[in-house]
Amino acid sequence: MGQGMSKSNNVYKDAYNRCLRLLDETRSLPSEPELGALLGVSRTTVRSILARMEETGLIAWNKRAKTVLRDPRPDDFFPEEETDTLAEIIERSFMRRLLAGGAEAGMQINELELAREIGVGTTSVREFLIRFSRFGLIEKRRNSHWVLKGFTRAFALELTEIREMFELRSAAAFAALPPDSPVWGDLDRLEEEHRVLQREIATRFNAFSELDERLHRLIHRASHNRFIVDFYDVIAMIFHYHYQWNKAQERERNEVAIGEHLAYIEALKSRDLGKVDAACRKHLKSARQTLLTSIPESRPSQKS
Amino acid sequence: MGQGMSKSNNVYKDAYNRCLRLLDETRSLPSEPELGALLGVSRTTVRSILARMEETGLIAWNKRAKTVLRDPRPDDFFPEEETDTLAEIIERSFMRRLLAGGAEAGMQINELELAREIGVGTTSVREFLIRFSRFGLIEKRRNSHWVLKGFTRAFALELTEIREMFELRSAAAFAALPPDSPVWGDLDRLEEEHRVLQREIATRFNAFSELDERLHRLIHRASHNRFIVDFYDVIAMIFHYHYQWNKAQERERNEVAIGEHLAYIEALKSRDLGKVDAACRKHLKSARQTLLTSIPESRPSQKS
DNA sequence: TTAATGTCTTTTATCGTGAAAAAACAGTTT
DNA sequence: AAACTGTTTTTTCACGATAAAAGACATTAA
Repeated sequence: MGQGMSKSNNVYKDAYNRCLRLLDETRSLPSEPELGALLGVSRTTVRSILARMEETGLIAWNKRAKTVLRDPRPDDFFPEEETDTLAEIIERSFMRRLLAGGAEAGMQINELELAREIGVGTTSVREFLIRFSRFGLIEKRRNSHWVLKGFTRAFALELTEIREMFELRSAAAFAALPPDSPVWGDLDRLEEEHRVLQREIATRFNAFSELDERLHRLIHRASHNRFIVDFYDVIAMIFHYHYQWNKAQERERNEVAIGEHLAYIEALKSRDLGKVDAACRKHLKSARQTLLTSIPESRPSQKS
Repeated sequence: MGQGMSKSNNVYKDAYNRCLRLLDETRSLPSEPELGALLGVSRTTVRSILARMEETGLIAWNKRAKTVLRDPRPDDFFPEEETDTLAEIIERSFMRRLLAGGAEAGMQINELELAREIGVGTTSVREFLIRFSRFGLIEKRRNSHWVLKGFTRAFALELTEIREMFELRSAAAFAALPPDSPVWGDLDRLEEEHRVLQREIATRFNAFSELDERLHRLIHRASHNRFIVDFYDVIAMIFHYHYQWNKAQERERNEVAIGEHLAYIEALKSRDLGKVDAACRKHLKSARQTLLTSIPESRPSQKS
């Protein structure tokens, strides 16, 4: 499956599914440009969506009038797996391979083999690898193959070293922001969400990772430095897969982290640089610890 | 020109030219694998080179015997411009456009147009843009075009902020290296080269940029952190084009910088963290100043 | 028996092509 | 006139194909 087709219409399918959810709420849909803005797609795609909705009897469509005729049924939706970007598909396959063991550091990566295995063209794999290379896990040999550097202890230490540098600086910048800055409102909302989650921790503990990312991104943004902000992508990627992979004591870990976050938020709100620094360090230290314990210790490799 | 061909043989041509220079020094060439290692290419390419050298009467080639028959003439060399990588060609064209004015921040970048203008396929341009994006000068709109963020004052400030963080840390790590580390030898050699250049500054002042890069990379490597080491690519790229572009007071600037480097090296050798910190800060401050003065001040842009 | 050369296979780099999606343009409706 | 819909053009995304380059295998010389 998947071979031969030039380009999948996942943008359309995903937008279609999201548009279906919109149908529940209204009796008629807005104008085409408005829908496009809402769904984050072009009018061309919006019109394809509307055309199909008309066809399947979900709406009556005549120029501006787009009346909802019936509620969407489960089988109106496109299957989830057809809404993924090629890049997402490739990343998932690649990470699965990488984490599913047998991925020794130094191993070489074969574009053609990867492409065949995943069932996509080589160009997409190449582009993925180039994009992925900024995470520091792979490296290109000129005119030749890619080399896997491995998800090792060294990697985790290097990653967290930078993270700590960047976040301490961002947190200090955050605390120094003027009281009328909109970030304080964002922070209050995040604090409230943390409290809610803290109460419901028994049932919703896996909702933490999203909250975690939102808080740290908010703080990093205060640095007003694109390199710092962009670096959070590396951290987010690693933690995303790390969360999926290491489920041991997830509830306890997250409960502790929520507590640290609340103390961190408290410190930020106090705008006392000493407190901010302390709370930030404390949380980052335990985040590093969590990451490190989930990495299997390997034979120490020779320094070149 | 350039259209229709699938892949240029620039690897071969570049290696051929480098091999010609080898011919001056010996009466006979080493084995094929050895030559490959020397030139950094595969045996396949080595054999193509040898085949042509035999054809043009430069060598007599029979199995292991590769006797040099005559010295290479200027017209034996392939033209310089045929030895460039596609990536280099694209980067140069792109940077020329970017620096040659008319490149306002916010302007959108068109892959197809770029490809047509340079005379290459879209795939290569796409791959270049993805690779280039890590420099923080461009940004991708999902499913759509790239946006130029511009070589602005803000960019320079963000870049130098990170640079200073990373280099201060690396310099401290460098100074803490044990006395038997090979880096001290490297540092001594660099110091000597600096002294030589200082004496010949009147005639060879443009040789500084290469020395600059070597010193800073040596220091950054002491961090043993791939993210820090990799970040120097961003700095190197910016300074590379900056040097080409801003020739004002080049000699004076480089003369000052050499002095700062020597003081910096001195401090490192003293292994006194206070001195290292001071020398490093001083040099980075003037490097930042140099970069900043070369950026035309634009209207302050609105914060989103 | 090691290390070279000779030959064959696989992989990478790059292009042209075509469908999906965006964007631009032109005509309508409020 | 402003904002919409209908239509056409352009651009992005992804593929298969092919030459360059790398790499693997087989053979031969020292």
